[in-house]
Amino acid sequence: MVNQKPLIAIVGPTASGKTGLAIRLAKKINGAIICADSRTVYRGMNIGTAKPTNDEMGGVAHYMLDLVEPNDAFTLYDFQRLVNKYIHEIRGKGQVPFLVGGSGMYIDSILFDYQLGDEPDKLLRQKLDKMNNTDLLSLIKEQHTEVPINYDNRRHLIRAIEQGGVNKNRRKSIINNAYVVGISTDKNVIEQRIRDRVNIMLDAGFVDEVRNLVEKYGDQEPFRNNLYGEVQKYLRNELTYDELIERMVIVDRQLAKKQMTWFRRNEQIEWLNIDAAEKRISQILISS
RNA sequence: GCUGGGAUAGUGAAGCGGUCAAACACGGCAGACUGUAAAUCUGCUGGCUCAGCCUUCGGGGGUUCGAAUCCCUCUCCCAGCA
Repeated sequence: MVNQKPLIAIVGPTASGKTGLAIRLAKKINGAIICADSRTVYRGMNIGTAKPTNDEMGGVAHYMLDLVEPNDAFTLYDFQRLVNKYIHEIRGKGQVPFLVGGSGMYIDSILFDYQLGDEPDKLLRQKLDKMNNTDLLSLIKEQHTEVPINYDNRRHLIRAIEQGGVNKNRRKSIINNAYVVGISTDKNVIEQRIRDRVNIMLDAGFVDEVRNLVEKYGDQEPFRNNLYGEVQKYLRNELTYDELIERMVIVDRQLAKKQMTWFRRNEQIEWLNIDAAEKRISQILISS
């Protein structure tokens, strides 16, 4: 592995154009795309996740899409394990792996090589799920395990109990032979792109997609919130069609904002506009 | 044209003489977060020279020690009658 290709991570908020950019680059320099997205792993969640269509992929290999059913558990651990495997495989073929997506924690699990422990005990999890926050906190104190910073966040409480503390193995810098480029975007531009995309999704049959998913799987977490959640409200007649459009715009804007909050933690992201990003990545790949 | 109802911060909406810069929700801003993360959770959200002060509750005028809250009047909306 003398001449191993670098890992190119392309991050950015939803609707920033990272997918399109990655496909262009991958075509140009023989790359493969790994989708770093917590929702496109689910089969059937296509329109609302802006999952690239076969047409859009243009023959570029895409990994991590359609891995599980929406009612299957899919965690950070699964993501990390598979992505690392695919990075290895892609490099083995002499191709450049592009890690592209907007799921900050998932991306960091690769870039910062999170050391995740053993799989949590399912029975314990079931038991903890039934407890309220107060009891979870008492249990943590009883066990003298470290109380998480967000002690109002029950997920963190549950995790603290499962791992007997808080995992603090955060590396200071990203792994070797990797570059992270962030697609910087003007807020107003994103707003407009989101709005346009909402209409495109709706025209493409997004409402039917959600209806079918709910019929088939019930109300699963992957489609409880965000775009999917709003359509569910519409299906329950809690929103008019016009209200649905506005809510979808709001909820997607909020997603973009939350994504940015996560990305700001990583000081090694090179923020560039889409054209500059394309040049920069091409330059990295030529010199490596 | 008459009769009722209403106009409250970015929006919706409480408040109906003092404890109101004004509940709550939404929206917005900022943040935390290593196992469902597009999750979950936290703080802020009139202005300022910020433990205090100033300007707000459609406009104007009154009553009162004191008004978003009472009275008069004007403007605009909604409903019923013409």
